[in-house]
Amino acid sequence: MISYCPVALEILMNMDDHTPTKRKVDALQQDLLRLRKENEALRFLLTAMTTKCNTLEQLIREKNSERNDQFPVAQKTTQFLVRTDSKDNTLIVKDGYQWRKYGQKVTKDNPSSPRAYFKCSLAPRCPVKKKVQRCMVDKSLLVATYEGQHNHEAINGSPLGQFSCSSSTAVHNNNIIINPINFPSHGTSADINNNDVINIVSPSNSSRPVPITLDLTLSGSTSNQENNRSAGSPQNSSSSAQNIDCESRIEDYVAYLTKDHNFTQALAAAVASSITRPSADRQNQ
DNA sequence: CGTATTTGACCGGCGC
DNA sequence: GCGCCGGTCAAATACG
Repeated sequence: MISYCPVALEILMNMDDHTPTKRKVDALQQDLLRLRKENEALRFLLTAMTTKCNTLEQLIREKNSERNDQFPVAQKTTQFLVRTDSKDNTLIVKDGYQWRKYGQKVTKDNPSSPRAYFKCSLAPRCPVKKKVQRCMVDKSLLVATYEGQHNHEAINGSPLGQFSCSSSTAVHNNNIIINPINFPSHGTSADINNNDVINIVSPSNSSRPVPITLDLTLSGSTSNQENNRSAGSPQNSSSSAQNIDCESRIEDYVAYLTKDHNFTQALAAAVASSITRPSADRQNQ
């Protein structure tokens, strides 16, 4: 992975064999040799993991198709992590819809923060429900689980809806919404098959937040693309103009987000999970 | 006074 | 059958 300047090496190699510099050159050459071997090993590992990923991807596709055959209209469940101010005790996630709270329950796995139950009250017969609970390990994270499909548009008329949280400070911060692929959400019952995406709201310096979806399903799975459009999440791919706008800003977002240590950590956890989970699932069967 | 929220009771699924 | 637990209901309460 590391290369040395060939000109510098040439100069060094032309020096007297008996100088201390020659010994340095030998050491460097040994280093180079060792790093090349390391590089080869890593390449081999990468090839092996890519092969494994492809195999697992195929397996997952087969499993998903079997599952869809058995449960053709399974209820869509989408889960988000919303970063808020840890001092903000409310469980309000402003996502462009209007919600009526109908219950609250202390769950066994996270007794310190109760789970709130909401129904969509924007349309009379909208079947969508939402559960919101604070993350046990990181109190600044809200775990929002959406179930069902809206039969209407969001409150602001935008088919995308808008994510923000109740705390104004969080809106001013990098308001990152992450699907809890490998996060210890504890007690949320999201459909695992719908969790292979990371949903991100753009940094607040843009004029309005536009959710982006990073598909971590190792490409090729159309079923997950469908799931990403589930109305439980405030997204809609039908707006081509917004998609074009979104695409044109992806590079900016990537540059911005990769500077965010929290984001890179979450992304690393998500990627690791997407690689390791299928094999773990197979072992459980 | 109408609407939203809170909260204890109730129900059903699941494991033992 | 029993107990546990998550989810829902509905009466009481708060709020504008």
